[in-house]
Amino acid sequence: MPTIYEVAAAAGVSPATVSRVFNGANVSPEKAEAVRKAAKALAFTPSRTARTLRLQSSEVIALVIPDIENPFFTALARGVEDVARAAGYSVVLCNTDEDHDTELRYLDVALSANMAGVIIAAAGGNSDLSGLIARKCPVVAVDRSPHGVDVDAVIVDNRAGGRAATQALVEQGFQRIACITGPSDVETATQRADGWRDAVTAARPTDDRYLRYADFRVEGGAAAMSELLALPEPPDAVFVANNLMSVGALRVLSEQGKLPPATGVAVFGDLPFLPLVPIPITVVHMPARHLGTTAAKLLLERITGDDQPARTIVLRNQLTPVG
Amino acid sequence: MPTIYEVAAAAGVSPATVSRVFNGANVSPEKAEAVRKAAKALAFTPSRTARTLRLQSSEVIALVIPDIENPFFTALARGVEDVARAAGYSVVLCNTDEDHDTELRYLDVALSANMAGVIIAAAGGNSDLSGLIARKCPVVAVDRSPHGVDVDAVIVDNRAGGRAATQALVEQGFQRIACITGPSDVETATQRADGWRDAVTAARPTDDRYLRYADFRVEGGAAAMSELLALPEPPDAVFVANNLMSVGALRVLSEQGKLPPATGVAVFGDLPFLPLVPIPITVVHMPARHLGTTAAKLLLERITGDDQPARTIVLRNQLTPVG
DNA sequence: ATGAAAGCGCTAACAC
DNA sequence: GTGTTAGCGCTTTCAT
Repeated sequence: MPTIYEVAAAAGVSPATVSRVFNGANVSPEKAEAVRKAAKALAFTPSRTARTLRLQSSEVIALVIPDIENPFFTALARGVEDVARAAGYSVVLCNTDEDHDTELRYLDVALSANMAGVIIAAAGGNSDLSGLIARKCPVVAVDRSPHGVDVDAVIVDNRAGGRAATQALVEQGFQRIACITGPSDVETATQRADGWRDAVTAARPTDDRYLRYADFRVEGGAAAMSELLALPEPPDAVFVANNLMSVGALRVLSEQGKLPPATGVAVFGDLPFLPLVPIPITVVHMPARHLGTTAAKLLLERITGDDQPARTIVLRNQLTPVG
Repeated sequence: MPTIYEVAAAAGVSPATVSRVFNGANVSPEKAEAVRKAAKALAFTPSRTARTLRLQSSEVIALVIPDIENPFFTALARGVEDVARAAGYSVVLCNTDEDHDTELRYLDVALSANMAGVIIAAAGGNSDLSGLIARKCPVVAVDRSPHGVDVDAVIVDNRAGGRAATQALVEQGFQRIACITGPSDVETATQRADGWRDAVTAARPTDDRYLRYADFRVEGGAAAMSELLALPEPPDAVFVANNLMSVGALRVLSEQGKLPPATGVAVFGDLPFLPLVPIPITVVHMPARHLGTTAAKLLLERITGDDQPARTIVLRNQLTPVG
């Protein structure tokens, strides 16, 4: 890799002038031209590493997510990317696999690589953002807002969504409505379950035998559904708290010949294949991409020095009735 | 961010000793302990930026993919990640959106950020890997092998897969078998179409009215399917060359009340929701994760100096008959 | 407008 | 075993 020194030599100018050309500073047209020619001839690309070291900051933002195989998070990532790229930033995707140590390691990387900021959908439990905050590294939480930390957040109203979804099942006349939610240490999971409880309690006393904490993954959803169906008095409907688990749950229902409408099903999150299958399911739509674009905009504001108190933005998630 | 100098001062040693402690070189136990204590007290994290500049290489590998919202590529990414992380490397995911300029920009970033290597599923057309190769940056191509470039590649036998899938439709007795494939400048797309042609030609003269080049995306698949069904003599079966397009195609078939078994459908790629829907479809399974792990292993070998001629590894993709 | 030179934080000779 | 020091390639004062 050629350096500015070699370009400078080839163009008959000083390294400083080369740097100026590549940073849009004032340089006489002739010298600028000479530099550009030399640079092209040598296939020179400025070292981001050196630049970052000198500037103590790079134009890269980290997007930390718990599951890269969940289409919700990849859609969110697209949103982040779109606005980040438009602003000249690159996005590096960090998949924590819902693991705390991995998450912490990535946050460390973000810091020690002088990244411009971090957007994080926190892994379960209370994520440790103290390092970032102590170093004043801009952060915005998305989808999940880390417990008791004062950072910008972009979320949806999980409880209201859970309530609305469950309410729909109630109105369809189901009597024993179960809930399959995510890990008990993930905020979005407990909130959605709270929403379920809200709606169910209104009808009859809540029965926690019908509540299952799973893992937000396909197999977890399947296992939970199997357990529920094996109950002495199995549920006649289920609210599933995310997209992936609902695939597992539906698979089990299918295997046992109990697909909707035999069983009532409401899901928090989008199911892209739903139009294909003639199954009546209530869906709470997640504005995944919008969460991403909003978070990215917030982060960019912080990066450019915005210093107002932390904001929390709640995006609407729309209920699509049985269809 | 504290530096080794501050840690050194706090521990009463030289910066070099601090560096040695963090790099496992020989240091007396007492000093090592003092350094560790000081480092912890200051919450010191070594600057990767500085380290990378000094070493002219970082433990980061770039994974360049054309569509982050395609589960095939995210599964592949998981495979890459698993292997890379186990070897102490971080993976940064770069989404090109099937765009050449974006791709080139990311390759530039990889180079100028001193990344250890690149795994690339090339965007359509002939990707320009010359920069990487000139700089001897380790590269391995995955899923798609860039045209006329001598690099390691991990792929599947697209033509054989397309042939087998189509053959299955032939054997089911379909007469007019259409093909919806990807962009004509993407190798995997044309190869899968070639496989289709192989199988169809054996039965009757190929009819290119039944061949559609789409975009490997849901809406492209839907549009192509609509066009095909609007033909004077519409096909009675279709081979769809990737997972996403098949979702679109199936949606259109569903809308027109022509879902399988009324229409024969064979798909190249996995459809996670298939167990849910009682639709008989022939599927050519893609070993997505395996492609990723294999590519990562190859790349790691190259990074550690392996210098043998470029290899191409062809992974088997299994045909799952109608179910 | 341009060049000289210092320094971002780290590692690796090289001395001792 | 440990300290001193010279860079890695860039940006940016400070002179001129």
